Amino acid sequence: MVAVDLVLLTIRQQALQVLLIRRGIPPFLGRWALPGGFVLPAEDLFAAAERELREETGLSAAAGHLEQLATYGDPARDPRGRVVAVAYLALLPDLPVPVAGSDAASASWRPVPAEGLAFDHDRILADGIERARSKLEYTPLATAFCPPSFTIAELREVYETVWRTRLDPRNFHRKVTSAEGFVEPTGETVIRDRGRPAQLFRRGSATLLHPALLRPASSA
Amino acid sequence: MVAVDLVLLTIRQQALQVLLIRRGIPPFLGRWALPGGFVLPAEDLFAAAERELREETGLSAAAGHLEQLATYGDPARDPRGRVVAVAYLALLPDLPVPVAGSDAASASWRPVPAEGLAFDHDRILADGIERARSKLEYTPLATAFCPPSFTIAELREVYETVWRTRLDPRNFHRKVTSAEGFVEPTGETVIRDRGRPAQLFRRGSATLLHPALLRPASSA
DNA sequence: CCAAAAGTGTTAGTGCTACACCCATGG
DNA sequence: CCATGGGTGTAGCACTAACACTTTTGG
Repeated sequence: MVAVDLVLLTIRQQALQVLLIRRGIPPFLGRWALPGGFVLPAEDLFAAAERELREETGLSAAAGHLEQLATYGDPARDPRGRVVAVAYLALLPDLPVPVAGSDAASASWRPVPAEGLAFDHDRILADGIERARSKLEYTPLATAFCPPSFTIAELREVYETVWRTRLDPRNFHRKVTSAEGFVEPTGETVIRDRGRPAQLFRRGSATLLHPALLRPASSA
Repeated sequence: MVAVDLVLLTIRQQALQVLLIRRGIPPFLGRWALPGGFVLPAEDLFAAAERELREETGLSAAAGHLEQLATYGDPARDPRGRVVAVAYLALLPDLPVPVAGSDAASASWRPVPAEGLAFDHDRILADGIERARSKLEYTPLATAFCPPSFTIAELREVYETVWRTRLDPRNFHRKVTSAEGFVEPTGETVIRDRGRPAQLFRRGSATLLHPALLRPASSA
């Protein structure tokens, strides 16, 4: 039996959050778990992950980012029998989307780290967070957490939230705007709070960041 | 059905080579394929990869490096039916080990790139090579291709072979010996060819390279 | 005017590339 | 002695961190 489990990450209320489902049936009755389900007989793995994503959030993969994370196959990971789980990682913007899928009555966004999850989901979640943290360094995927247009300060908040660090706003602005293909100006400006209006940007076309944005050494 | 496929890489005759098996049964009769096999009912995925590695090469994973690569689940990837393949990547030293496992009569090391493989193994091999290339940048895994003790020039040949580049011997020496925990001097020296004797080194204890050894931009 | 946020300029330091140069061996 | 490969020093360049400073808004 092959299943797909999803680590859906977003940023809500200045915190990194993961979509979890409270289990209504044994095993692990009442515990939080990652959303997931079995792969259909003639279904591709990525397609299964997209389907689960749509069922849980109503979002398509194009709105954010979806990639394979790793595969977990400890024979004892599911007490009901042998289930190999292919985990996918998604980075999503904080959309005001009602989490209202078929079986999502008890789904909700929970701040990470979240411990005590069902099955081996603590491990899968930890792997997903670590993957997200390192991908922000050398890819422009931080924009997957943002709406279609965003300010540099909002992009910086993504980094600060995911990495749990403070970054210098001035140096960050320069690095982001000078990295080829990371962001493109839309030409518009907005005032988010008080202070000088900020330019709006959209995602650029690059898939790799050069130069990379390295995390401060303190977190290593 | 869940199978484990292996991308076993080594450096032989100044070239990056992969262990392939010539298929003796349909489908893809007579074509080269990656070694692999089905996961046993109560077997962990990593254990299955280790078992296959041992069967094909007689080597234990400790001699080199073994890690999960990715999982491939296109419903059409195997014409016999649905098989999800969890691919593992191994980096191994060039040991004079007879490739003499159970079904390895037709196994041999082949230079990469190797095209026209059975199933979706072209894609898996390409992914494995790309993973190996990028891992050399930020981890000390190049030492997995080396015997227990080696010279800096031998380590440099690993990088040059895998990256298909030339590196400046002087700068390479400095970077490797100054990166914390990459290599440790054994105190011994050897003369490999003519010229001044070289110091011997063994693997250090670091798992991440700092600073990283970046590939020249030409290959990107 | 003042506070706050956006954005620019400047300086000191780090790591990299390129290459001049010295060291230790075999022939 | 010379050729060959091992290893160190150093100058110029790219990028970075730290922070002074200017710009543009709201109150």
